[in-house]
Amino acid sequence: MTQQTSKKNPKKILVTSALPYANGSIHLGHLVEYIQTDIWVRFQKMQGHTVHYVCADDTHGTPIMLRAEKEGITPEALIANVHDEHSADFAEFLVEFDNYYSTNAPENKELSQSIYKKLKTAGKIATKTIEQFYDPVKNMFLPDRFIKGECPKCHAKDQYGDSCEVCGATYNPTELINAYSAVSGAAPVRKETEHYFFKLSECEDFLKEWTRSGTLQGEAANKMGEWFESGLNDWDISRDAPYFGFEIPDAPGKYFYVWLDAPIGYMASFKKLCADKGLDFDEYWNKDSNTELYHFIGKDILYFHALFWPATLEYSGYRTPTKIFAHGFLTVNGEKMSKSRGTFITARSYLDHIKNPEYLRYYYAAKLNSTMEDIDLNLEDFVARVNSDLVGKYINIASRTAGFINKRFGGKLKIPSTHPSAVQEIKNSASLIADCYLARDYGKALREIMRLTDLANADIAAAAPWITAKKEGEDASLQLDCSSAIEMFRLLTIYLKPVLPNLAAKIEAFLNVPELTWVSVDTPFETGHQINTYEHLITRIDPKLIEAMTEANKENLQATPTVAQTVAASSTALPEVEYISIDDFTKVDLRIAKIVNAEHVEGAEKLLKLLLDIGEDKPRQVFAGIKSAYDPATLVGRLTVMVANLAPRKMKFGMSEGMVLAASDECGGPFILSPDAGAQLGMRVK
RNA sequence: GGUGAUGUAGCUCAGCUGGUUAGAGCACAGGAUUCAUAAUCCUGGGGUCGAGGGUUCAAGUCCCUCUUUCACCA
Repeated sequence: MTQQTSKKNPKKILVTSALPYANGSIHLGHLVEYIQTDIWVRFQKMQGHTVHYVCADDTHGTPIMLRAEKEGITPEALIANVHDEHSADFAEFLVEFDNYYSTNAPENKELSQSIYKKLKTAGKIATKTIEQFYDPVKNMFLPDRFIKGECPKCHAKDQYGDSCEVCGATYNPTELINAYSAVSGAAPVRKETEHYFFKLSECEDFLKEWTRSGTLQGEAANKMGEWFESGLNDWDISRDAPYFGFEIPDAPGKYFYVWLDAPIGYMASFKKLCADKGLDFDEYWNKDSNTELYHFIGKDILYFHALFWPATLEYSGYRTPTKIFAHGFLTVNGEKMSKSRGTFITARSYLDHIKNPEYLRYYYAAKLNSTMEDIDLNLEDFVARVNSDLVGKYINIASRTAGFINKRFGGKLKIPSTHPSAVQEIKNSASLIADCYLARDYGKALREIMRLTDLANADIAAAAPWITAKKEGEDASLQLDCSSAIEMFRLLTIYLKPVLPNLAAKIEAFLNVPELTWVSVDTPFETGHQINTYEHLITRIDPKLIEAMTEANKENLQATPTVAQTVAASSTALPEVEYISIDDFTKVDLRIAKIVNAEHVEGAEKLLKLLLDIGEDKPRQVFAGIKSAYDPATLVGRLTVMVANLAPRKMKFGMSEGMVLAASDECGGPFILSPDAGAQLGMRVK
């Protein structure tokens, strides 16, 4: 059904994947998105739609500029090298872009500047003087992540400007103690500068409506609601020279922030494709466009694609995206990719060891659905699943029957006037499978395909061609049964083709058929069709290859420790002891307190509300983050220790007038303190 | 700290708007088969559906509390 509608109504579709940053290699995490998108694009193309799939390297920003400098090359040379590397990786993983471009391209400069001008004309640009950290040695403003210093909370050294890796605290770079520039080591100074802002706060009504119009997944729309609730701030779109990027028109020394020109890179890449192929750019990007525009992204960059990007397009007079498809992250063996465990695997390393990219494409497809949930690459499961599904079940259908056709019937098929029920059932699933692909529920599609594959094998077992082959005068049924098997194999190949394009191409050659598309479902083999000799189409994954791959990634790590790791290692050394005086200690008024009441706090995940009596007129209200370890009922009546002279603090749930002491570390806790018998409420602890 | 997700057999995952004894694949056990790259077919064992409350004639599925893991916080 799907294939018929599509034939009647071919759509024009533009699809993008997020632009990888030109500052590192493609790894297996990146590939989730490109494989997800590529499968969808191939599926849509098989449906007969006109689909253009574009992408590019994201090339601008301070990190690229500084890395190029460190390597002693120009940023242009750096991004050219990375572009070559990325392009090769994608090509080998069969990710078939119609154009893979760069954000550092003339089309992008022109589009970025013209969009900026349109936004300015629309009154959506403002300027504001802000104060930022400045490196007086390098003469440049420093992004937060290039400022390091001592954590204001736990005093760990060498922490980044936004958060502490040791205690997890978040803060502003201004709060760092002894801050220094990660570029020059100099102490940064505060310096004023004028920045350009996109007035996102004025786009709220438009964005709320856009969000509600079905452009986002449910979970993503929820997230948006959260952002709306906290209010939209204007978006800082400028950076000061030196900056590798595009200059802002009529603003000397000011450059577009990389996140402004990155999504415009989608348009630029397509514009280049239009020039190469004679397509009409405006047909796809004009406000009244009838074409469809889809962005595949990771959930981490939803903010940019669901807020800034549609607002940018809307107020510069372009069409907005039809849908944004966000996916989750990749874990390996259930954990974050880890360099020390050897699970931080680059695309290149996979290709070097495992070789065949279609194994990974199959496994990812089997795990993918339309939600933003993370997916797990379990390496043992990967081997078992690929070997069992693809080799043991699917390929086996051809492998076990083609021999009879070739040896006994000269490769000629014999097709009955009505197909056996197994063939019918496989054929009937075409629209269900198409719907699953369309909805990006590849896992469901593959479960159905594998169910049909089991069905085919069971059908062959029931027909038992190896028995009929030995009987006199049974040639006709032998040929019919094996031909049916080959027809089932053909149908299954159509269904798997978006995921396994290379294998499908080999099978097309083996079956001696033209390129399979979705409508091929309805054009079965005819009697007399000649197939070619069957040759092994795919081999099993040897689990040893997996082991070798993870080992190799571990070795890489040891051979070339990065700067970041070196820094992290030194920061784990014991901090210098800093003594305090007895006077410092006596400043803290610790008291024995009686917990007279304890209760849950509506809406708080970790807090309990305590009433503490230390002999004052009224018990103190204190919020304590001990919910995880204590049932409130068991606390009432206990004595414990509190800080009585801590400045009262207004919390979301009310005033907190002190704090209780509790011990904890990564092994457990919190454990609150109890005095020995005899201590009375109100006693001072010293 | 807040928010959003998440926890179903050893492993990886399905379970739509609540409805008969909770499913699949892999792994495991027994049997069949030997066409196929030891592949395939049949049968079977295995789960207090994270925990505890509640709503309901009926809950993996709805509500509350707790808990695990993860992500995001511009």
